[in-house]
Amino acid sequence: MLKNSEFVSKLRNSGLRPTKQRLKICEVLFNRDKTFHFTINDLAKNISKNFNEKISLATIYNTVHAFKDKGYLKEITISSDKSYFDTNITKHHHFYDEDTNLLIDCNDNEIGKVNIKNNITGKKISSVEVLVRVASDNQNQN
Amino acid sequence: MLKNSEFVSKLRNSGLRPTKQRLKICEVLFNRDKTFHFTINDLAKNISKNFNEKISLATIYNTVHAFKDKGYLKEITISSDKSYFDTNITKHHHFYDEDTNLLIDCNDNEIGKVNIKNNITGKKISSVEVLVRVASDNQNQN
DNA sequence: CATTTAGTTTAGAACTATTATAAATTAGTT
DNA sequence: AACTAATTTATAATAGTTCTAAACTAAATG
Repeated sequence: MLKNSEFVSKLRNSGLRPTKQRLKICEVLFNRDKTFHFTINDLAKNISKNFNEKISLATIYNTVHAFKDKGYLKEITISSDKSYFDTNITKHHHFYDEDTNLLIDCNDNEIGKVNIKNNITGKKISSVEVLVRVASDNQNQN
Repeated sequence: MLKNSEFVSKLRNSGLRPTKQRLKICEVLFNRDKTFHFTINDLAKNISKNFNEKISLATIYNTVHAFKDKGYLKEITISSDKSYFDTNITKHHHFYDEDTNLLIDCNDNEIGKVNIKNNITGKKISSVEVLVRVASDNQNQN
């Protein structure tokens, strides 16, 4: 409720009408202390459980993609069967815990700067992303 | 044809029966000078176009996954709508050309070693992968 | 070498995530 | 208040992948 007017201008500034549904999604995604990771499914469940109103799946897809296109969300690809989104839009890398299927942000003191010595000729680098997969120490002890 | 016996022992050694279909897939994937990237769809088309016999899609999925599990292939996740596989199973990173949707291997002189200073407690690193997305220089000039 | 059995292949159904569609609704404008 | 264009919605459609159960085949056994 608090930051509602912020969300309204955020949406207006990027040419998106501040509809009831989009504001609700903003509230769920951005009215928090910490950033987090989610799948479309997570978000849909979250909304339908914690609020009376239902937002259609199509709208959730549309909105998440619109937010991604406007730079309010980052998409992270870990596995081909699901898309993860991140409300942390700063440049950063990830740990992926294969035991729990949980994504964890890396801070700069965890992964040093990636040194790209040679880029493809005529191309511009649009992003550099490191994914560190981790698993329980005693994984392969069978 | 040449390396057929190698494939037979490769398969036997990992507990997979050397069937006609698996040997054909081995031939297509591994009887080459250079490693390459492919999707299941690519592979299925390749087989049906270049050979008389057809291998069922289910078998292609089964075999590719078996090969992946045995460490003969690496899976690379770039986008959530498709799985890419790599016959280069050495540790290496990738460029992804967003204009052409093509994956390109990085050699060690293109990306320096990634320095992971802090790992998650109690976990072992199972892989470290860097994906450098690149796009045409004049991408955003509209 | 015939028989058995366990693994493999297959076509097609089923499933899951995502996108498209077209009608109903809503926001913002005139 | 009426109009226009954007948005939402339920549902259908699509694409990639996995499941299923019957048919087939490789290897093991007698």
